[in-house]
Amino acid sequence: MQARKRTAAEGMEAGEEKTRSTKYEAILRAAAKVFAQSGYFNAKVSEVARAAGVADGTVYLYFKNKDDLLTSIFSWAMGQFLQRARTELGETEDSSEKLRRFSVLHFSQLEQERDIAIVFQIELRQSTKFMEQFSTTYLAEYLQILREIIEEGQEKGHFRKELNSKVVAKVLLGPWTRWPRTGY
Amino acid sequence: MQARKRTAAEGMEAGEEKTRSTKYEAILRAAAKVFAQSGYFNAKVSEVARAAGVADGTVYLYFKNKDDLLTSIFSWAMGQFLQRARTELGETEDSSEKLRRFSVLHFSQLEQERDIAIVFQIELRQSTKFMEQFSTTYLAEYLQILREIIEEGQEKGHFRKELNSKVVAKVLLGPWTRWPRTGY
Amino acid sequence: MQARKRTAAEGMEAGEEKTRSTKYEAILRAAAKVFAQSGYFNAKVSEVARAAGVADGTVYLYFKNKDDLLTSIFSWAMGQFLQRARTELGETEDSSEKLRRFSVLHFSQLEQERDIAIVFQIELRQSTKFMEQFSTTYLAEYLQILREIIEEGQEKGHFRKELNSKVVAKVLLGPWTRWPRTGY
Amino acid sequence: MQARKRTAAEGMEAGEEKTRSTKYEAILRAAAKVFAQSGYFNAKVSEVARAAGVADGTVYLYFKNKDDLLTSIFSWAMGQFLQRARTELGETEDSSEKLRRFSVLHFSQLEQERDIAIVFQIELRQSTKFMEQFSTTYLAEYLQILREIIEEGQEKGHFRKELNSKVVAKVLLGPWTRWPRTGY
DNA sequence: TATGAATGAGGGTTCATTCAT
DNA sequence: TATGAATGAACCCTCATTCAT
Repeated sequence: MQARKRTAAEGMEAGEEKTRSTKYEAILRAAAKVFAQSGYFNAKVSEVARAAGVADGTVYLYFKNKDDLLTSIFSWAMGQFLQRARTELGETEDSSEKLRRFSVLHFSQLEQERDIAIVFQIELRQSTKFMEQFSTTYLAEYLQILREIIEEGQEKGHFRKELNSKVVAKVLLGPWTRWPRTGY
Repeated sequence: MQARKRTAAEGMEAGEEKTRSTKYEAILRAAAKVFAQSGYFNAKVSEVARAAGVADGTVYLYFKNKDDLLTSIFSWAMGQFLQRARTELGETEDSSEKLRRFSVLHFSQLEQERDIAIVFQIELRQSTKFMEQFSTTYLAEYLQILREIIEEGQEKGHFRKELNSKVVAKVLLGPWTRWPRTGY
Repeated sequence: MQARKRTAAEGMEAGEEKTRSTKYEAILRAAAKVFAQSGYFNAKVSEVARAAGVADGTVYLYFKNKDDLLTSIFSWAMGQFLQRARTELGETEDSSEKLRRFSVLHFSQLEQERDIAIVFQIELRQSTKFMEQFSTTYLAEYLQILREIIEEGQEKGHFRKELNSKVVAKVLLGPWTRWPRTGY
Repeated sequence: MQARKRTAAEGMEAGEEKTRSTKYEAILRAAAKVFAQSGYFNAKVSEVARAAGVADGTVYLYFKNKDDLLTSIFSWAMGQFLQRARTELGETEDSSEKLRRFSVLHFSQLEQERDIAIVFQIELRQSTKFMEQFSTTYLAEYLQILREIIEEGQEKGHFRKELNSKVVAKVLLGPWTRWPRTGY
């Protein structure tokens, strides 16, 4: 789904995969901004392009289509979150601290990326298609990390046995947890 | 904006006033169904018409435009709910019973009208415009009824003083409570 | 073209062909009024019906379609004019008086029937189709009457020989004389 | 509202600036042709596009809507006429010559641009809206030029004092002079 | 890579016309 | 004759996507 043609990736050097392609990111952020403002369906690709400071056609060099733009926002945001989470969690052995850091990171991300948070909350539920695709990949990993923290903490006796990772997830993910099918 | 004429109700037999759909209602339900399935923006008016078993143009005899179709779903559902609520609440003097009935009615409505419930949850937050219009009319009345029940019960000593009607509303309305401005 | 279904003409008695069918005339006048106001293309048949105080469907009992409505306005107006002209001209032998009466009748008709006059001037030239049909029938007769008056007057020595019926026609019919093809 | 970009004029060769149509002009001429043939209301935008050899959507890159297409025909034609008139009038000092040139230009324009002339005559009076907009801008300037020529000629003693610029205007503009408000 | 003019499929909406009553 | 609800063909316009430069 990612679909960002890398035809020009020849210049890409090792170790800079994440930081490169500022235009990719610029378009993504512009899309988030515009989608947050007008809603996905009302938003025009040309608006996104203008907000990103590129030509309309350029959007299609980095994204397959409008849909991909939306999908990529989620993937990108979740990817960033998960990467940071893994990094931060590796810095401590204490389960409580891990849970705390995970939570803080979760909310600070949402705060820092207002547009993305809005798009998450509003647009994600639009389409079951999106949700299903999303929940089987990034969301699954999100939950997995959480589960690991909690189970580890329970084994070490830091958390009560009754603590349920699903409940914790609900507290964190909040309202947009109620997508169809996954149902927890 | 509402239904205009009822002359076509000629075939209406005694005892089926409730189940027999007027054309207005038929189109409304069809719209809810189609919107629930495809989402408002992906849905085509012609699909709604087909689902309602009428010609495309007929939709516009009963609704101003596609937007009005969505708005009317909410108004109609809330109107029905509020009417039934007032009726049922009038049948008892007991505050606890009132609260119970109100809650049961709330959830049974959502259950019986799956499509509308889905559209409510998914599409309503789309547009701030919708939400604002909606929250100042029907939602306001919904909250008002709830507040009256609770205050009455508190005066009679049936409910604890700390019981907060806003919290009760949140329990009932759940996730889609986060409309702009009202904010609680 | 006339096309006014006479299915209900059984009740029509001899001698009242012209005065009967007040509804036909009512619709015709309403059409002239609405067309004059909004222009033929912007006018809606339902507007005409409302202005005439009848139901939409009723219009189609008297006229084949919207086009026929426009055509009939001209036919009817010209028919009335020509009939009156013949009547009035028969009342005198004097050519000058005939010409005077013809002219007075011409302008007083236009004055009395403002709406029709406007429709004449504005809508008639719309369509070559209209014009051709019109100019070969009613207009031809109009010109014929005028020519007869003038030639008769010239024979009697009341008008100068150089007097040209075409010029006279132009003075009377004015600007809307320049339709394609007839060219005089 | 006018043409936006000219980057597509790449194929433009020297010496054909006048005859080579920009896309804006091509669409305008196509519109005039189609409108002249079918009348504004019967004409379809897709016909105009086809006649201009562009896609339907392209029309909307150069014109706001179908209405704008009609308006622009007038503005463009009058703009061209006025520009040429000013140029030609600047080449002579003789008032009679000026008046002659103005008249010749007037009629030769109408002759060369048959379609536009027809649209002028037929469609312009359709809408009071059009006429008012038109008569307060381009037409006003047209009359102004004429007035200046005549007054100048009268001062120099080349024209009789009784010569009335309004009468001259009527002779040139002919039947379509009867717009609302200006009234002469 | 980048551009943005051009494309054209698609859909909301209107309204002349029909037809069952 | 009269009604007016219902029909559905037709058309304007938008905008995601392409492609020549």
